[in-house]
Amino acid sequence: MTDRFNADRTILALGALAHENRLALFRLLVQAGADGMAAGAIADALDIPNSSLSFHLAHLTRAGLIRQTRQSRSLIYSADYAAMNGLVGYLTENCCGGAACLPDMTCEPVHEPSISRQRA
Amino acid sequence: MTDRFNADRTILALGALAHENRLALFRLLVQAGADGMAAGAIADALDIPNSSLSFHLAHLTRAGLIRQTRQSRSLIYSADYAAMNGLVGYLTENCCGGAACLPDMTCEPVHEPSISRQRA
DNA sequence: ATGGCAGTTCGACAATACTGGAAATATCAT
DNA sequence: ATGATATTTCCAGTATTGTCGAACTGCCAT
Repeated sequence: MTDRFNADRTILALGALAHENRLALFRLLVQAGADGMAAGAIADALDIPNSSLSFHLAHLTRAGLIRQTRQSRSLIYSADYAAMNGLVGYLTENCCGGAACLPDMTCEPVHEPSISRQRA
Repeated sequence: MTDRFNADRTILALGALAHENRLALFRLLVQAGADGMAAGAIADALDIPNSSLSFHLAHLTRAGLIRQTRQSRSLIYSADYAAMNGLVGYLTENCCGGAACLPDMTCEPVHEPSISRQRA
């Protein structure tokens, strides 16, 4: 789910972000960094009913933009920076004029994770 | 319509691109460059019924991603590179880790327009 | 003015997405 | 085992989006 973006994957990711709640949610997770946030904390922060939030979390997960890990009773969600890189990469490569719009600099977490879970 | 992107504008643009036909359409216009393409030519290229295409063109126009100009009987559509820059800019600034994901290089048309219509 | 070409708007229908309460599932503490 | 907590899944209703033929509008040539 971290490889090169094709058109279908891109459409999935764009659709996932193209919603008020989900864009806010994704931005929140990006800010939260590699530690991520528990579903409950997200629901509090965004003031969205539990079941609706779950729906949006599933949508973003399906698109590969966020990842889920369990930590005791809580489910922790965190942004997948590699996926975001892939999306931005696709857009700049295929939807800009062909001129180099961006070099291969990558999206990075804001701060180091406390529990190291960086992909190899 | 060419200024800085806020969340609402971003959602509009993401939603506009998050569809098979519209993403293909936008990519086509990006390839076509500043000269753009007539609606009929687009319909031929993508093999979409006229009225459906019109719907998608309107959608992309509403989102400010493409522009329309009349040339006698034909309506010419062309990609708005500045808008694409704005979108990618918003994503990298708000949805990446905060680390500089891309410097201020911009999306540019592939080749010079034959009829010069470059914004100041 | 008439006719024809380019494209849009209308309208009706099908499909998909979103919302939120209620019931179910998983985990932990006692 | 029992109960509390965290979150998901189910369900039903509502809203939005997409599709395409048919009718319409704008522009040009004669």
